[in-house]
Amino acid sequence: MARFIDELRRTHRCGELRGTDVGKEVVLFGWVDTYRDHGGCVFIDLRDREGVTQLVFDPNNPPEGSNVDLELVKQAHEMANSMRGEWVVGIRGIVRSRGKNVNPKMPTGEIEIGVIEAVVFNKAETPPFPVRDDLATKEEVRLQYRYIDLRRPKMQHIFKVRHRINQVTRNYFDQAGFFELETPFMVKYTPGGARNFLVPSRLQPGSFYALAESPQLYKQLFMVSGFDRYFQIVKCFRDEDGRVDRHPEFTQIDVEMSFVNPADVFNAMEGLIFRIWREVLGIDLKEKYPSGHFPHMKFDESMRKYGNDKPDMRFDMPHTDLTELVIDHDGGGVPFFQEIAAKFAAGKLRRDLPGEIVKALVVPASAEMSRAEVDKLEGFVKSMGAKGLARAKVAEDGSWTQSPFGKTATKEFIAAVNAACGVKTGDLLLFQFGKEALVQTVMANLRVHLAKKQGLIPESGHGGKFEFLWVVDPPLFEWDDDGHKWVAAHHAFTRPQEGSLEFLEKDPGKVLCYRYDLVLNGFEIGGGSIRLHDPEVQARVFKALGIDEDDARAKFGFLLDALKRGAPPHGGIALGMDRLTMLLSGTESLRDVIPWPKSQKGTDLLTDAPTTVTNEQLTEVHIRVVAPPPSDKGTSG
RNA sequence: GCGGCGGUAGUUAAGUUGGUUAUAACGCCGGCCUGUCACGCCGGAGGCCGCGGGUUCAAGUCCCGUCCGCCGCGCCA
Repeated sequence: MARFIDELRRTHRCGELRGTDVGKEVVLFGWVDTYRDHGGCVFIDLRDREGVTQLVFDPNNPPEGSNVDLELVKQAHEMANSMRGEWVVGIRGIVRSRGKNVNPKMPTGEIEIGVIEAVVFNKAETPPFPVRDDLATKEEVRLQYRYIDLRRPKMQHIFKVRHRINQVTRNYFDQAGFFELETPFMVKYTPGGARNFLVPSRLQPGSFYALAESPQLYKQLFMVSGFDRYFQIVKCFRDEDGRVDRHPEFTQIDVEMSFVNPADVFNAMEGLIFRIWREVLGIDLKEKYPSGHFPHMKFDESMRKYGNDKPDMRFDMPHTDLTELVIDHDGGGVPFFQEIAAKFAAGKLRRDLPGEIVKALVVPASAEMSRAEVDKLEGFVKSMGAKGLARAKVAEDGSWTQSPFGKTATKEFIAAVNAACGVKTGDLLLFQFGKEALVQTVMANLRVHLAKKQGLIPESGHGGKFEFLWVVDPPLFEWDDDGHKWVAAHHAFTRPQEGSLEFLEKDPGKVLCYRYDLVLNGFEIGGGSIRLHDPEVQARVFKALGIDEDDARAKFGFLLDALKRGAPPHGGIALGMDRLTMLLSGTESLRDVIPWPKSQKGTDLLTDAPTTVTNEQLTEVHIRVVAPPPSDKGTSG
């Protein structure tokens, strides 16, 4: 029977005790945060997940009480002399007031513990970096010792928030009549969409499972099974390159509902978001959204004004699409634009098809950008594949100066552009033109970049602003330039809108669908759709995609069968749990809200995964490695 | 796959046109210290300059290659 833990039970967490607890005998366990040795007496700040409490080891001024053994107090002081950062210790002592020495910076600053006896549960090597919030240490090192990094109060707070989101979510859906149901991770490989992680089968030589990139098909099958309302907080796996808001294994709050229209899905999710913000952040979104609903924007408008389908609405700064103007003015005297106009005139490009576009963005005179700063911007856009960054400064008479276009552009064209962009004297126009996808990407990123430079939004974090937006009515199909065919923009089971069914055969690009994305501060935090449950329309969609019946059967046969055996109309959505946590907690990267994250190249810096395996292990799963294994990697087995 | 930035003590950084023994702060170790709270004071130890090649009398510094991390493009909801 150990004295501590068995006999002396923990009475409080560090960070709980207040002035009202003075006089109590307490037992605390925790980690040595800092120690201050004054020779005769030693101060130690003891830390656990709830906070920090100051311990005093002082044999010359021992705590008063019936259970005080001076010999133990002396021993404890000896032990305290040797204690170092991150040692794991326990103490018994008396809560006493700090009198005049109150520390107003600490929640427990009114009190301290006069230590009667102590135990060292475990010594600790000097940590590679201090356990403090104001940390400058590289993320690489933090991830190597993530278990230490996670001790920092900031990190403990993030994962407490994440825990709260999970609990609120479960309560909310339970009360709303949803069942929490599970789906397999090891699933059939289905082509299209994200690249899958593969799991070799031992029992079926040469065959592979895929790790589920989402529970999409299974949750639809749940609807066919009659569960009516499903949710799951579930891991998803996608073998794609990293970004600040992407991770190879991530968590979704996955939802599917039967007999619903988009508004039903919106209501369900808005209810959840409102609850999370209220119960986790203490923010009532009703003040900002009195109707209880988030605003909508059509996909088309979002692309035109902001260049992507996830606009950050904390600021405006819209793009102006000048394609029509350029065509109407035959290029307006600008050689680059004349080229584009000529392509339209010759019928090489069509206005109703994706092709080449011209866009402009206004930097207000108040931003006072120097030539050098604009050159830096040019480097920024070039890193995204842009050829350059054409610009024009608007002079008092409306003419363009400091511009490659200024000399040749016609007066009429300049006036028209100025009017379209709504410029004022001193404003700077920035142009992009060419392939639509590239122009959109560059302009969308440029808009956000400029907003950060101008201080309209912070470099990272929400800055106290939460701007939600539903982006709705996107096209069902996307033109695949490489494959020269139409492909499903989302997946092949999204329901086309009734009004666009007529275009399915004659003009697939015009078919809109019941697809929706939830956007928060420029991040897509969720997306979903109403599904296609009508086999007849389904057949037409496959046809438009160039998928014949045999093809469809081979890939999705099980789902097509299910849809013919009593499938209710259904739809759903998935929220990015990690992104939601990231935005809500104001952290800068997805890795900050994942306890054990992987690096951008998918490695685990803590465990060194993935590693090579032994030949025996490979043989067992019928795999032969062709690529030479990296020489400096360890071998498991 | 591509572009950008970075890698120097445990940590964060400095390091000049290539030139003596590679600096500083914090941390660490030892000593002193009874009211500190990022305690203070005195002393000390600590380096594969990411790795490999090359140029040179001489490389942390220049050149080539390579690995790792981050940001972005492509890819990806």
